[in-house]
Amino acid sequence: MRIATWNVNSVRARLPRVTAWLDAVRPDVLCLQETKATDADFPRAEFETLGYRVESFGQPSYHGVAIVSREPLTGVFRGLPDAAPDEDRRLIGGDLRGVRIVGVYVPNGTEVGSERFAAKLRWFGRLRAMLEAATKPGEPLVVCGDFNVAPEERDCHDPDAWRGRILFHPDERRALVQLMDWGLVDLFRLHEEGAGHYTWWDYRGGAFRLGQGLRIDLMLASAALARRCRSVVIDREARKGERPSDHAPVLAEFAEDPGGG
DNA sequence: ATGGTTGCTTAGCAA
Repeated sequence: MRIATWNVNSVRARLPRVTAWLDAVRPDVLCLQETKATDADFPRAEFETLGYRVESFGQPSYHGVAIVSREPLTGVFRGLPDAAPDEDRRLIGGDLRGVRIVGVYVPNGTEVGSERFAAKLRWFGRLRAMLEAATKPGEPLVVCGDFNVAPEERDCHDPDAWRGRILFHPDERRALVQLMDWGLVDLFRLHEEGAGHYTWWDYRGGAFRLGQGLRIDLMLASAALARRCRSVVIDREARKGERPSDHAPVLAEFAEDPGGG
């Protein structure tokens, strides 16, 4: 089974690129973040033409997540369990062939020390509480998406410059560690130890051309699923060319469950 | 250097 995640920064603005990528790669599942479309405005037909189903949890203008998959997900859930009715739409999940898949768009935080920054830190704790309440240890689980924090120095092109900034502040990295301490493994690091592998480059200042990126799009998995992970690839090619997202997609491959299913 | 770019929705916000 192959599962991908991509912050597309508007599914409508990115539609030709996303559908072309999907048709070329043909993953079983693609989790989308920053769809920036209501469920009614999601360009569903273009995905269905390619043989994919769409589960969307969107809102106008900002944020929004979705999962597209070749087979239907079961037990689809939308939002954190303790979310207020008017809260930003940042989480969607469901089950496929015995694997629980959760797509997340962690709040950016906007500015270190702001109320939004505090809410970002709390969001990691709320996600952990959801896993504790709803997921059994030993269950195959992947939590993937835009975490808006680079885990380690090797995930940041200039750690000294970024240490106190949003996306690489020590408080954010600590919040991520506390989430992962529930029992989540950074799948990319099972296969690659080196620095210089990024998933996001700021639109401003020619960051992509200059190699100034951060690895903030992650696939985190329980041990039960991590042991089945065969590869994780960041598709930098998808960040090139005309009108790209500021994020590259990440694709993971898993061996089938030896227990069947 | 408190800059720069992009998208949504139409001037300001969020990222």
